[in-house]
Amino acid sequence: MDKTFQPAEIETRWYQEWESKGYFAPQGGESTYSIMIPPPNVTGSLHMGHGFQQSIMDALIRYHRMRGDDTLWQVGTDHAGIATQMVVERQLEAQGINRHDLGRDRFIERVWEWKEESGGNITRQLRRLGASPDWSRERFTMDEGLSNAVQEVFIRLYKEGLIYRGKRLVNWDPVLHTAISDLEVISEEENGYLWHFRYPLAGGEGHLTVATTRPETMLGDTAVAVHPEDERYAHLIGRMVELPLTGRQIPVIADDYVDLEFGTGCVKITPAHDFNDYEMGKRHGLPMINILDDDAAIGGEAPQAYVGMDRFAARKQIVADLDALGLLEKIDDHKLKVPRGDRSGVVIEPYLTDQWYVDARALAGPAIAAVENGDIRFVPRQWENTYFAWMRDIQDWCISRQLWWGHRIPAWYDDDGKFYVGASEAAVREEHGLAEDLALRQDQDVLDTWFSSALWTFSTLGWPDATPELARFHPTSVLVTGFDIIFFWVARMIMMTLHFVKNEDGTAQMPFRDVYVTGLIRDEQGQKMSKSKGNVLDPIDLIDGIDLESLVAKRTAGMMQPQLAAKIEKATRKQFPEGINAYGTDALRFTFYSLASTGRDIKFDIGRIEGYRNFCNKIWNAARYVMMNCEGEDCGQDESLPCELSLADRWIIGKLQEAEAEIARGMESYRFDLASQAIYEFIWNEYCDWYLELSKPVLWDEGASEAAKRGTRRTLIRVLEAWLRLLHPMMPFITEEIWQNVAPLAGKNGATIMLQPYPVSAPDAMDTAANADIEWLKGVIVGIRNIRGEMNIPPGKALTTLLRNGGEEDKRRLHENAPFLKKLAKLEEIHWLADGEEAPAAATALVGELEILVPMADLIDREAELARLSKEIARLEKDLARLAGKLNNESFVGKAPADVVAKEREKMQAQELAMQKLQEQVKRIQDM
RNA sequence: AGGACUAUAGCUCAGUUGGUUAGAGCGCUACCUUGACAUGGUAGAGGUCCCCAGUUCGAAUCUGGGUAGUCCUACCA
Repeated sequence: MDKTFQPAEIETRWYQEWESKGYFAPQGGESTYSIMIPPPNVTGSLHMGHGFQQSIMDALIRYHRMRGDDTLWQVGTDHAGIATQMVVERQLEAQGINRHDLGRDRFIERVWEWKEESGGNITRQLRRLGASPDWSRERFTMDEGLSNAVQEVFIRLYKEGLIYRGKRLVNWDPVLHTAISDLEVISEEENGYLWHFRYPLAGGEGHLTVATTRPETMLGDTAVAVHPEDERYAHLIGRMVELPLTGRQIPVIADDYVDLEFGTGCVKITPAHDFNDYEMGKRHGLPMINILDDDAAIGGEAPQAYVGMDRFAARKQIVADLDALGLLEKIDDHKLKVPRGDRSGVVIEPYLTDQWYVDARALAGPAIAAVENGDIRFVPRQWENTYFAWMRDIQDWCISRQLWWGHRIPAWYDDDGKFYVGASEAAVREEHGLAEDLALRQDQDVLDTWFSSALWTFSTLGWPDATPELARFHPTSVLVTGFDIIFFWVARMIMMTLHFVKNEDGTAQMPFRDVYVTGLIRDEQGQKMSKSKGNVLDPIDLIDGIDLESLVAKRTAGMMQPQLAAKIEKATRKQFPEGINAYGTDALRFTFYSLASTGRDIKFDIGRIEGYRNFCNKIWNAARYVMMNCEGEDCGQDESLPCELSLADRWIIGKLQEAEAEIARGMESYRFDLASQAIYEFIWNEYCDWYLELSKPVLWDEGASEAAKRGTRRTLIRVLEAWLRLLHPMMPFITEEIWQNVAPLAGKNGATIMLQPYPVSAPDAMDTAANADIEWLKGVIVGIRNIRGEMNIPPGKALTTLLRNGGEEDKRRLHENAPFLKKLAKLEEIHWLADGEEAPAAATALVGELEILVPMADLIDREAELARLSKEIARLEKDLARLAGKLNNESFVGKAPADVVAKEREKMQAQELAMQKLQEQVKRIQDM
């Protein structure tokens, strides 16, 4: 074995071995455990959030697989309609053409080509993380099977009246030329203006002043609204005003939606271009006048003078024209929330179009109930509030998109605009008895990507067919995902699954039992990682390392705003002057677990991964030590030979049980931070720091019996073998590599650690007596080390120690453990002072009643020791004062539970005794 | 506007149903290359647990009120 751990070679070797041997597939077992991967964008690449979530899923999967569950991790990718189409369109743009030049069929071919070309990227990256999904079952949302499921769901919902087509106001993206859902609109505050316009009253005298942030929409106004109780305007309700620039007259109406306080109290109403106005228009039966075209240029029924102008050019022109007419009253600065498309970034227009909708309200009822009654549980719990809030006020879901890449809507239109929904043109002809010569044209639109994602848990298992996989692995065990897609995905999955997947008795099936909601991975400043901020970390770069120049190049390439590149370059050079080291997959994964406390976002601190890389190295070297001492030696696997366990052996076996229990608790409660901390502490602070050191006096002592050596070797190797399995779900590669060497010596055989049983805590193996003895031993050793450290006595200098005042238990412990004590505290002699025997000047440490004396000779500075003692005394004094205050308080003694009081009393006594001894010691030194 | 979350060591974070000397990693200081490991060992310094009030024998922990920050949802034209 190398002196330092070298992850790169090990990782690729073992991954190929595991995958080629089929270890990732379900291995059978009584109970089942299954997770559906949130399908990443097929042409995307892995970011830190993926890395984090995959690491968590993989730990759960490996844990359950080792526990003997029949475990399925279903993997697959998403076609990501808009995102993927945009990428391909940009490629075309670079060639100077657009999708319309190619035509629909040829364009879709191009997207498929791109999918084939880049689709392997994300799955390759998943493999680098050590993820162990069943690749043989990999699915894609546009696969034939999944597409069938999509069609089936659409048709059934339509027939049930839960999907309908309607002309409504939608969020229109004028660049992408498609409707998008409410969720895909991001509203941010921006600086703008509030324009005040005068609308003259019909009949000549006076005017009303309206305020607007979007002047161009006035072309489509069909009313002016005032509050019904607004005395200023009460007399005008029902009158008409002249709408400037249009030659139309529109009524003044009363509606209590109007805020008396805001602006002038008069609101221009544009039902075809504003969601609130749309609702008001419906209430009052107002006409809807569309004044835009698909590009959001002026069009529709707008006055000819403005037709063809871009919406923002038209805005300027209309303000100028109104000004020229003397109708512009004033312009105020105004902050407003501007809706932009999350993909295109352009301002979204409310726009009247025909679209398909899902009646979400109907589906939401059971989905709310499932969470209310605990069938589905969010972890952490507080996300349920978010879920409820949204679900209880859910709006119908616009599912049609005017894109080419996606599942085409299974509806056919005749020339009269009548439409028929069905599986194919032939099917609808048959079903509706349509004449052969009746021309039919399929709907041009595709479905929102999230429509197919909503079916993911069951469509991947073969639904609508009643497959064995569906019966066995659905409902799934847990969904691991980010809070950002609770509405987009989680809620819709719950609605769709409850509606379509039934148990044999007809009751609805949940998509999953738990929803584990992870925090967002942010940069070390707490900023969201984004390409435009240039603070993105690529998980693969943390695994393989990257030099500074490549990192800078990567972060500044293909920027949407090239002017940011210089700033990003500077920040990157400052933060990573040496580039990024190669830390390996195991270190990265362990970092994710250690940071995965629930309910908060994660600031990714590069220092943590460095620490866990060191942990890998520690593990590596611990294993090296064990192998050096055990390979080719008798490791006690032959039960017929005498085998003697030392105190340390018994102790570490007990500690292993404790660690196993704690890790299981962490894993079961999704507390990966606690589980990872427990195993870290066990391995480093118990096994390496103490146990390996305690094994040396036995193994290296010529005089130790063969039985004792056998016992220690057996414990060394068995405990190591066990904690490798314990650690495997978190650090798959290093554990496999070491386990292959260690397992045979521990009497284990098997092709891979992956399929070994997970260690289960055996409370019987905990040894409280051994524990107490080791704690005593540690106390004595630490006491002496403390003197050594604070007195600056070189670690290499062997010391003589005198012991005084201990009881019989101390004597027994000393007697049994002298060799350990000598080795670990580097002592050449231990002398127990007889009663009345004079002690030389010495530094002191206390373990209970036992006094440990390190004679000063020329080693210890008298003043330094006095200072050390007085520091200790000061600490005790403070503590004693606190304890005394408590115990003298009658209400404490009276009201606190007896055991608490007793504990405080004991503490008090111990501290008093210690105080007394330290004071005596001070006196002795002073008297010298 | 409504809601959620967060505030603990220089930094990143733990802290179970109230009872600890308030912990870990990184960083820092001193000493040390001793036969697994300097990606290491030993020892150490470092905290008004955001503030105020309350409940309680006892509060980092529970309650109320502030302050600061993050996020979500809905929005006034």
